[in-house]
Amino acid sequence: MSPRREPVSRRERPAKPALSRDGVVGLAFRIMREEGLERVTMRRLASELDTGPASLYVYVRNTAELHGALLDELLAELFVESETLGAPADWRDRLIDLLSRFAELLFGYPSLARSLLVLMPHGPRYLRLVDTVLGLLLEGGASPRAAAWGVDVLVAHAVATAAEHGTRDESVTGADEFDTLATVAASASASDYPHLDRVRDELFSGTGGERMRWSFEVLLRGIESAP
Amino acid sequence: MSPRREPVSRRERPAKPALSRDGVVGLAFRIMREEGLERVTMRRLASELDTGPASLYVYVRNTAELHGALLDELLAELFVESETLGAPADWRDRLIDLLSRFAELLFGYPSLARSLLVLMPHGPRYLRLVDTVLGLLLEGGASPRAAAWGVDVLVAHAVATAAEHGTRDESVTGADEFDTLATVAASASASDYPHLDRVRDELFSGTGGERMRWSFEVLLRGIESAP
DNA sequence: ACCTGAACACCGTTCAAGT
DNA sequence: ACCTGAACACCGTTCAAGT
Repeated sequence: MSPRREPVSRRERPAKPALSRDGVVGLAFRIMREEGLERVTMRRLASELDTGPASLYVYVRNTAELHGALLDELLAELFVESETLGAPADWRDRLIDLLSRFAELLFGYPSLARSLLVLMPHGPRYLRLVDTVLGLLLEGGASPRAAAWGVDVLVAHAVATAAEHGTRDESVTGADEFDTLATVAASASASDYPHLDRVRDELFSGTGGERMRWSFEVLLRGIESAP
Repeated sequence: MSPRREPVSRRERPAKPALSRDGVVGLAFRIMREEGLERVTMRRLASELDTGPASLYVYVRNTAELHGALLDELLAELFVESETLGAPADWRDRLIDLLSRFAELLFGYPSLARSLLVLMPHGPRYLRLVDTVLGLLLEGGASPRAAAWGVDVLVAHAVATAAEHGTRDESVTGADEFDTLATVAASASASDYPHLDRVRDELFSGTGGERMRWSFEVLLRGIESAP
């Protein structure tokens, strides 16, 4: 409250902030948002924090652990404004809505999604997500086993879809025409690949959102009727 | 057959082979088999071929394209000895068998699976796999749309599972106890995560094979009854 | 035309040494 | 105890220059 609590620092740099785990993760999150996960490197973080890369290893174990922290940061957005809709929807709708929002979040950060596939996250917000999905499956009458095994499949599906189709330039592969299955499938001969030929039109029909919803519904229907 | 067809070469090196795309891919495949995909680097390939890394770019566009070629090489094993079993099984069994063998193949090369998630492969053997899966789904009475959208989900599920749980040391993450969800879930408080607590035992029940089969069955059941 | 040495622009992680 | 300079051991890709 009191004005000019401190004299203006003698240097132009706005007072080098003390290093801390939160500081490192926060900076990493900002860079991920603004430039994508590939720009979040130990060296980049270090140089932005005016230190050497070795210093970061005091606060994070390694890159994988840092990515885990970034996921949990991202998942914070999943649990704000949860109850905006008036009518308390059907468990199935709530579940598909939750999973879709989770997937949507990851779609913005496909590299993070790819990292998660090998990471096995375990932050509190991730556990919250798993617990909520489990609760909805059980509410829908799934057996404990079907719920437990099902939550894995559902979450993994969301992550994998984001890793595959996530939007953001990145352009790991040169975005020439070489890379689209559409062109390959289009030129695949009907005699070599008769079934592919038969469903050709449907292979690339629908929007990403439609297919995502469809696949969650398929998964759910299967899990419900599983032993 | 004839003895000593060639004089012993003057040098000890067994006559530097001429570079070719097949030579590069073949060497890459051998290194992947023996040491894992992480060891397959442009620099490693080049040094093994007694040249500089730049030379490889005459034969492969980039690393992603090389990985695509490695997948197609690997898939060759999927189509040998297809008809070993006597009885022509149910379409559902044949489909699950095919997908399981595909997944099993990838389980040995989790890094390749991770690469595929972003690659969109399109080699002839991959198209063969897709076409065969499509055929079986259609045989089972799936609509063209359900088959087309379903094949995507099925194949992606196999790839993602391999990327996640694939075996091979690799140890991207230090294999300390820190990394298992089991320990985290075990210590997750029942009051914070009640549903997780309720199904705790089932979360880690079953073998990888059982859960894989279960998930394919779940997916299939869902796809069958999809519009 | 085909090939490549050398450079460009980076990585993650460790460890001995400083304060 | 906490921190870090410098090193270790690498990457993929490009391009000017050679044959």
